[in-house]
Amino acid sequence: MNIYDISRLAGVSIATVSRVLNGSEKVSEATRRKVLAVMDQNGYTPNAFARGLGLNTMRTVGILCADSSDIYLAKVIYLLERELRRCGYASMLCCTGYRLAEKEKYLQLLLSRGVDALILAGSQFIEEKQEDNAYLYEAAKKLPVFLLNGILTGSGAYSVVCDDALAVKELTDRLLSLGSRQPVFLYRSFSYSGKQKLAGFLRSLAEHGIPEQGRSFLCPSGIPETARFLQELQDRGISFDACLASDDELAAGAVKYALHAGRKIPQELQVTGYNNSLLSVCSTPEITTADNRVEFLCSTAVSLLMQVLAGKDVPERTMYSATLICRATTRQPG
Amino acid sequence: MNIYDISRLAGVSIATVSRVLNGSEKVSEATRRKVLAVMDQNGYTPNAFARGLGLNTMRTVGILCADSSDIYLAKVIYLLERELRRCGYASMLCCTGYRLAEKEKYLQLLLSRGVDALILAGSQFIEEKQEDNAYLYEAAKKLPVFLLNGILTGSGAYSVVCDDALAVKELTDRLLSLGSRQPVFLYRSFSYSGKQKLAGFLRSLAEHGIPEQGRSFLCPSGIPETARFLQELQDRGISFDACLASDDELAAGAVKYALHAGRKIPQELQVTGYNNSLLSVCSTPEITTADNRVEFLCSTAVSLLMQVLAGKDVPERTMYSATLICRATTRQPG
DNA sequence: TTGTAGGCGTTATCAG
DNA sequence: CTGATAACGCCTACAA
Repeated sequence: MNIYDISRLAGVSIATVSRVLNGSEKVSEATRRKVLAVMDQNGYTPNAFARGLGLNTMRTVGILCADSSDIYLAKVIYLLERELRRCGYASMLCCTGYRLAEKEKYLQLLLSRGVDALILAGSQFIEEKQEDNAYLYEAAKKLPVFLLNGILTGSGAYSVVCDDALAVKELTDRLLSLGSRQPVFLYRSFSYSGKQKLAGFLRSLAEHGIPEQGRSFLCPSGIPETARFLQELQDRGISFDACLASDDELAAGAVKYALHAGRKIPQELQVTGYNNSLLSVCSTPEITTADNRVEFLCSTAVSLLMQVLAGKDVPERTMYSATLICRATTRQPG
Repeated sequence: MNIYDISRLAGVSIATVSRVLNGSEKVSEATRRKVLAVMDQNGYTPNAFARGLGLNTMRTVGILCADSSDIYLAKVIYLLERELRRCGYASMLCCTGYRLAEKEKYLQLLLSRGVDALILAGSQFIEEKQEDNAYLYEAAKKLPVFLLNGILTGSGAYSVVCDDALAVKELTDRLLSLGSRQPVFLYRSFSYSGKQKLAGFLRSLAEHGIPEQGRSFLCPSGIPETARFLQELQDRGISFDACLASDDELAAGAVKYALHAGRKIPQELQVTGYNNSLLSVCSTPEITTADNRVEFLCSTAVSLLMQVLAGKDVPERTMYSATLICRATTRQPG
């Protein structure tokens, strides 16, 4: 069932059918009704590929993320998809994992599917070596590329980032002001935001005159793994009275460690997470964390993207602040 | 840059270019090389829409889910996308929310995008009233429709379900055998799997001669909300010594309730969850739950889908069992 | 207000 | 092995 069939059945030309399809003003009410009726009776759906071919767009944007089952990224994906759909765009999701080769490959895959733009969700997309990011800039030459939680510079590339460094600095300041003398920072990867958070931590240490040596640790993923890791740290004689974790899952692991090791939270050990995810309230005690306002992140990104697609000029870098959420894993001031 | 440009630059016909593009055997090694070289030099990418128009497929499947930020559904989405990509299919994600009208609308949206098949992730897609599911059957006439965690009958519709009823019955049996006399069942919705789980609970009660009156409760979402709900139950004089929750989040809420109410787990209150999600190990104590083997669910669904797309006959209903994971919210036998 | 005809970039069917 | 040519289904000037 195509536009020709409909035109024949309705006794009009294909141009008229097309006009009805596209809500053109230049169709008499009578013919419109007639055409719509025929379409309805035959359950006609316009062919998306043919339309795409003519218009050179299927109103689809590609979303790349390392792992959409991650509790934080899952929220990002959800919100992006919702916003995009609201704007009439469909979402093509592609999870790349953490290996560069895969990222490149799947970015190509999305490009080959003819998406109108690309959104990279998560700072995992910025590599250590500048040349490893070349493929992103290459892509940005062809279509708008938005990076969430990371910085990409160059035309066609846009970034929306939360000031993670500041948030972690504030968390650290807080812990120090609440009496911590031996804070440690736990992170899972050297991603852009991982490095930002670390930087915030170190800045705070510096300002408080605490040596940064041996105070930050790359930690295995998973709650029990993190708990074990901290236990080993303790066994090796490394002492700490506060854990600043780069995400809530690590923080949940720290809480578990404290429970097993019999260390009272927050009296003997303070813990902070990041993201204000479900995990932070699922844990007991509930975890002090930073809310990086993912709704804001996503709606901003999509709204900027829409402007770019409309040919407008938009800032290439947008930064906003997180909000601290104080719960039971940190001491109360005063 | 299109196939004509390439053909001109390489001094061959477009048919040959197309053959090279599609890896046809009937091209001499020399011409193949020449054509590939030209493509490479010019960074040529075949137009996906034109190809789609010719082949009438873009090798894309639509994934519908109520809420991809749900910790369980997020995992499902992730695994589905991974499996589909492995099979050369891209995934178009669409989150519908829980309202019927939206579900219908977004299913249409995916259909209009020319997807090759539809996967409905989550039992939220089966409505109470049979006629409200008509749109699904309508869709199943046009393309393969797979439902995960729910039953859809009729040609073109396929279901892959975990035997949730059995799993909850076994959990209940276990709690009762471990001394519970006043178990309650908590659920969040009347979805297909919600009803299955309830049925399993009631079956166990019946077998143990426990009246089912007032033992199952529709519970608000969210960990603190659930905790509050149980506290209210207690305040109203309804007593219970075990909570069987239809998912881990509700169970986490039950654990929180117990902590606030000062009831010892598992001595005074046993709790079980469902899904074996991160929440079940994030909680303290860690929650006994049922692992409904989401990897198996997704890989089975995709592999069946591939067979259907290849024109093979596959069973319309596939059922498998969950695995019980015993942790610290239930007593140890013996 | 309506219709005709050409173009979008592939794939596929025939001849050669 | 290669090339010409007709689909594929829709959009959109341009004509009427």
